[in-house]
Amino acid sequence: MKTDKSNRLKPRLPRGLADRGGAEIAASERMLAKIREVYERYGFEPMETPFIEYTDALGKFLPDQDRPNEGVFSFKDDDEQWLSLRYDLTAPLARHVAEHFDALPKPFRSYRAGWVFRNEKPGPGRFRQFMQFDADTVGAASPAADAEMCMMMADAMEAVGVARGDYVIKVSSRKLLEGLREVLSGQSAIGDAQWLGVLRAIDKLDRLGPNGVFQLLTGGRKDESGDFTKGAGLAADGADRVMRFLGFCVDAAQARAFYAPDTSPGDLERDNFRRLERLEKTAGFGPTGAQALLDLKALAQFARAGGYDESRILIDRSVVRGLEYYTGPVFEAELTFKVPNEKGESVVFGSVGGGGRYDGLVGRFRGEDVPATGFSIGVSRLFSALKAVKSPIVTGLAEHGPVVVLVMDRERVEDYQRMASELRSAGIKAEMYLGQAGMKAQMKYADKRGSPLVIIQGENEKAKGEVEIKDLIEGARQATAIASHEEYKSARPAQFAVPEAKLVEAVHEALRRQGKA
RNA sequence: GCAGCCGUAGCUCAGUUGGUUAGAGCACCAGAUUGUGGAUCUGGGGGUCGGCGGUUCGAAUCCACCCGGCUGUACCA
Repeated sequence: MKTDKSNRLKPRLPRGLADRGGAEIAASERMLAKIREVYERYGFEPMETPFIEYTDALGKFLPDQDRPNEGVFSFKDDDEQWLSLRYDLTAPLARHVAEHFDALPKPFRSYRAGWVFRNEKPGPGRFRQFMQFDADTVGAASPAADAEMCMMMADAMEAVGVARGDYVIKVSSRKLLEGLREVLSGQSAIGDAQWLGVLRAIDKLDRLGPNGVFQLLTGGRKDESGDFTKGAGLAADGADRVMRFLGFCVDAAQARAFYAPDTSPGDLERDNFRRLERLEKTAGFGPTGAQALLDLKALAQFARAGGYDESRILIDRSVVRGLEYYTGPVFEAELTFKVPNEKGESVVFGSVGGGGRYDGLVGRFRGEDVPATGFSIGVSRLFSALKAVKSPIVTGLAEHGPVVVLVMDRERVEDYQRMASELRSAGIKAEMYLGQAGMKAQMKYADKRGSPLVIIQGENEKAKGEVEIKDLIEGARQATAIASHEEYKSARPAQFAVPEAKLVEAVHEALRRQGKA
């Protein structure tokens, strides 16, 4: 069918979405399998939910009429109810647990990998459909459950080939920040909206640096394109208090920056318990903060008892994480090795996953809070990290292609089909060439498919009751030494004949020589 | 969402002050080689110059709007 060019359909993908090829799928499956092994070993069981949920079950508000798809992809069911594509795996899990609460063993320990969707501006490494790999424990209030999450995340990192020392699980607590708010409110009340602004400012520490954060805590900040961001509106002494909580003090020199990292001995201490002591002394918390310190201390003790030292699980008060539903400890898996960015600068790879305690999420469906903790790995981000460190899990060669049976004589396709079937019955990946092209093109096809071998049986071989087997890998190697085409043609490198009856045996043997069977 | 930069073949890019039929390299297809993936040579296919309007005798080139990409920023449950 020929269509007029002017109305021909354009093949194109909406922005922020991507197709995946065989090599990437295989590598990603290997990675997921390693993570799955770790989760299973900890006693978690698989559980999945669908891509679509009622919008209200996902935890936010109904889409508004003007912009129904802001952030989340939404549409109306035929009964006028709003449905949405899930944007994480935690809210659907909470829905599932609440729905089957009485039937589930508690604590309920489950894991799942799945696609999630966010209708946001995509960028390099940021898609509108991406995969997360979650594990959650619902019904356990003990910090032991949180500690276990951190340990499991650390194990998962090592299982996929991130060396110890190349990652760290950073831990803080939403309650620490709440304690800070209590102290600040002692001077002047801080409303929810203003507090949200403070949290957002803190969250930008890694990107904007201490002085950028200070600006956002107070009046506001102008970025390099001249755009102005309104600040949280704290008074200078309040903002100073926040900065000191984050581990910064006024730069004595005041040369270029107002704030510099606090380099007092306690702050450089790589010991979770001393870090907590110092935090208690310098920050000055209200009752909620005091509780957070107890939680974190317990978590640190569990980690130490499990043999996970500060090179793997480290208390770090600058971790903020998702601002909405976390209620206690929060964690972040950070890769600490450096990679070149687009500008050629060397930067740490950064976060590949995170999580925390969300005691209120299941409770939205019930009368009471249900304690829960979990974490999520950003699969594609971890995947690109593994490529950066050349983990064997993702750099391993792609699966080889099928043995291709060439169609030399169109009258005899049944014979070729039978050969392919024989090879398959023997467990060998094989196919008969299904296109229309001649032999040369068939060879090119086999080459492109990554075939280890092709099977050739034209008139000559048939007459002798033989088949030719050509080793494409060895052939390519030999070809580099051949300059003229005449020689190349007559040499027929890496090719040999076997009796027709010995086809399967000979193919097995040839694959073995290649180390592929 | 806001701001800046950018859109020419599948890819990387040329294209003069606005002036014939818009080019190159790589990739792709075919032939040289009635039956051999490489190399070489020859030939071929592929473009509504992101889209739609406007200015002009004439637009890839100038203008307006739209779409897409990149960067920064905002948002990120």
